[in-house]
Amino acid sequence: MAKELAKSYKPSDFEDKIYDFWIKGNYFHAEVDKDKKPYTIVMPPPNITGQLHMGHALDETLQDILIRWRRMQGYSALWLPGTDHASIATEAKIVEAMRNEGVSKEDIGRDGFLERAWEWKKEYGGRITSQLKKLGSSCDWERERFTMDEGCSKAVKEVFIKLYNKGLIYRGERIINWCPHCCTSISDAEVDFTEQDGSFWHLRYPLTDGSGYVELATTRPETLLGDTAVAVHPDDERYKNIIGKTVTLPIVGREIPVVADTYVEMDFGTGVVKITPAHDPNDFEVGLRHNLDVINVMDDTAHMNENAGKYQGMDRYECRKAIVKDLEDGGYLVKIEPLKHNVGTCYRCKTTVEPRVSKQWFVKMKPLAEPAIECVKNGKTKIIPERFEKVYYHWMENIKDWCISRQLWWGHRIPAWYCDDCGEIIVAKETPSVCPKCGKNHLHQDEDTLDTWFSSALWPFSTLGWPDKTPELDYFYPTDTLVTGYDIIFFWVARMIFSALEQTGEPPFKTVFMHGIVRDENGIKMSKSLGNGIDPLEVIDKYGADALRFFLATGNSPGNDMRYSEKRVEACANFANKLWNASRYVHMNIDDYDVPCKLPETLTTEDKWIVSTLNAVAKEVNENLEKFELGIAVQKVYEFIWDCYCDWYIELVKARLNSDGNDAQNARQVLLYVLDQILRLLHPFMPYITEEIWQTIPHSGETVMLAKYPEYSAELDFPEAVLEMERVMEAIRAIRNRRAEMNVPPSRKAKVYVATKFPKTFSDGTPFIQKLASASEVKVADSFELDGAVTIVTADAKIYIPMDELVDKDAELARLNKELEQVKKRLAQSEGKLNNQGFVSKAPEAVIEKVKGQAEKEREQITLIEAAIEALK
RNA sequence: GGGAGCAUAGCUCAGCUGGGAGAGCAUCUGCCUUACAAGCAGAGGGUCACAGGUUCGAGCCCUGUUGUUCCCACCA
Repeated sequence: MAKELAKSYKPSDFEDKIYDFWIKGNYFHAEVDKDKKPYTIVMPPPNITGQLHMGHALDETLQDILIRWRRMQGYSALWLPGTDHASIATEAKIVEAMRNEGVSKEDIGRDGFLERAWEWKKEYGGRITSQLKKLGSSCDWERERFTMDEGCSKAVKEVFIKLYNKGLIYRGERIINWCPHCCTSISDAEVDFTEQDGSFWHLRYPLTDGSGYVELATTRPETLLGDTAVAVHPDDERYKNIIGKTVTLPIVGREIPVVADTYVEMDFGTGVVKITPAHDPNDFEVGLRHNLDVINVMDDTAHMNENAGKYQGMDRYECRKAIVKDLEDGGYLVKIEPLKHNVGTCYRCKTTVEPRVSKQWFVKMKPLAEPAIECVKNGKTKIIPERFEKVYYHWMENIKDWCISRQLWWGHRIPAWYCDDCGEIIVAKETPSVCPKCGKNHLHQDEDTLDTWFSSALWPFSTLGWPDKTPELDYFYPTDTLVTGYDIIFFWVARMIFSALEQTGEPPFKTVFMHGIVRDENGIKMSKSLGNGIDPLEVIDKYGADALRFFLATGNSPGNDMRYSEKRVEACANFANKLWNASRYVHMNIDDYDVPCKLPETLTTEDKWIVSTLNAVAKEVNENLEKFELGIAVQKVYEFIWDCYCDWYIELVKARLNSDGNDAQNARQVLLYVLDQILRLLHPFMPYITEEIWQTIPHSGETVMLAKYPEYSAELDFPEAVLEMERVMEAIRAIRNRRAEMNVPPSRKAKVYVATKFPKTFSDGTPFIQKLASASEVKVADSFELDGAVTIVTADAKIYIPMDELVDKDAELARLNKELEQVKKRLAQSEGKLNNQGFVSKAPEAVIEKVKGQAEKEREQITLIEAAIEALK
């Protein structure tokens, strides 16, 4: 490790080196340690196909801040990383790559395809994790997992079988969402609805008895081929007489009934609905109620099938055109209205979903949802910010059964076998050799795999060894905090909660800490198709990981979206640079001396002030972090470092450092001590720079990562010193302010007379006033009689600066009058409160006292300013 | 149709349980003061969307309105 600091802050010079140092030290590794309290975060596993984007960067940063903070607090802090096989997304990518080579899935078969998929995983699975490392993520890589590794697969089988045996997983023919592009079923949560311009075709279906026509409207005329009824509302007077009659389906010629069902809305369209149970979820329900036939008219790729007669082989949209034409020719088309409506699309490929009746596996949700709702209601799992609890409840309370089978190859194959002889279904961990029912051995396994979220749902406990009773599971589970975006509450968070409760009897985590998404500079969601994504790796190259992390942690509150802003990242890098330079200054002053990193026996007022302020900041930062107010915490650290340490303390001690003896040595010690504390305080947010600097200053321990996080200590509270220092600082600010207003350059020194009731405070502060307020000389007394001096009034002092030759008397008079006005206004406010009976009788004592104090000071100031005005005249 | 978020300085956003409006950037002024010009010292700039209400006191709590973003549902 470096012993000294480079002249300028260049994060790229040391970030990778520091990461290697941490890895070599094995500092990220967490062990079961009964002497320590556990703190656990499991990482939301990125897709193996994924590339690091800003969303990951935010998610990772927040987790790393929490885990580093807890680790420094002495917890056995485990951050468990891993990746997700992402069945549908990965399979789609591989299929696409194969298509470019002219190879199809069927060409190479299931085994060949899986072989290829695993190769893909080997090649790209590591890419995302190596990118995560660039951010400084301190995860326990030894425990890295993959949703399809042996342990996770074991957990998946275990859960499937348990749920099946309990009757909570079943196989059945239901209407499901089908993606004709991915050629698989998808769950309700995987359907995105997008508003599209469509048409509303008004059609006439003739009554079979020849007594007329029924007019109805549809957005999907091609489904006519699968119609098995026409429905009207039972109370609709217009159609009461036709209920029970039949109509003849145009083109097809099928005779279908007119049924009455309250699902129909009388006010919409013509009040008549064609019913296609095989291709619409609502129609499917109507079909069940009226015992209607289900006629599927499309195949896997949404082309018309053998039930479509002459339209067989056409794509669904071609067929639509053809049917509309035929309807028009046959006189069945009444009119076409334009209509905006929502169309379900596949969340992966955006293809319009085709609702379809099909045999699939489902998880029965009602019994699982109830404890999951209870778990959040009774606070066993807390969601931050709280408002997302409502979203969660709403979804859980209205949940439908979860379609978990996918017609894909990449994923966990469903552990079910079918007997070709007797039809028995066998659900088992291992491949059965014979049918337990008929004893024959003609068995074949279900071809389908499970929804990728089925395995992610088990992530918090499958990664810790479940279903085995491992020491890790015992110690680290339930996990503490789940950090994730609000966009996957349904996909993931909700499913982890009910899965964990069902399988482990405990909630998977105590707190869900939700963040928003990172938008581009214009507030638009970053997306591949828009090409407006910002690559975190490029930002890191330019500004450093610390700056990016700091940006992501600052100025945003839980659950809210944020905008990327290069300017702000730059500002964060400037902050790092500031710390870098302050550290260089400390080095300049300690390198030739033996300076221990601890507080000296005696402390001056300014020492006490900085130590006490640091103490208060440490207290607040810990409190904010406890409450997941990371943005507020980081702001406080920033202000302390820049405003208190750099802008004030370093300046305050400069003179002492040049003196000889104990005083200088003490100053060095405090300077170093506070820097050390600063580095610890900041470390979770900016891990690299803090480590790089820490390694160059005197310290004990191997790494700042494992140094104790600063915390409040009553012994380090010096309220009187803080008060005294603040008085002097206020005077310095007031003098600077006035000089700046009068455009007096710092090089022009002036005498300063301080009339005050606190002579000792200001006598002690004389060197500071000299240095920081450009005073040539400072005199302190009860009062002064001076003519023609500029007068500055602070709460605790009246300050005169004789600079007649520089001052425009009229301007000074005007300024004093303006100030007088302002103070009078404030006094009026204070007195208003104090004269208000309601305030005096109802406000808390402390508040009243505070206002009384303010009024008192304001009155004094008015007297002083008035005297100054008199003197000028 | 149901629900949620947001509306605060020119811009982007903080503002914790109600007790004298903040930051960064931008603008303006003056400074190379021996860590830092990626800096230092200052300044200007806000009816906290609007209208009511609760309260001694409201950016914060309640009701409504407007604008805006999002989520859920899915009327064929």
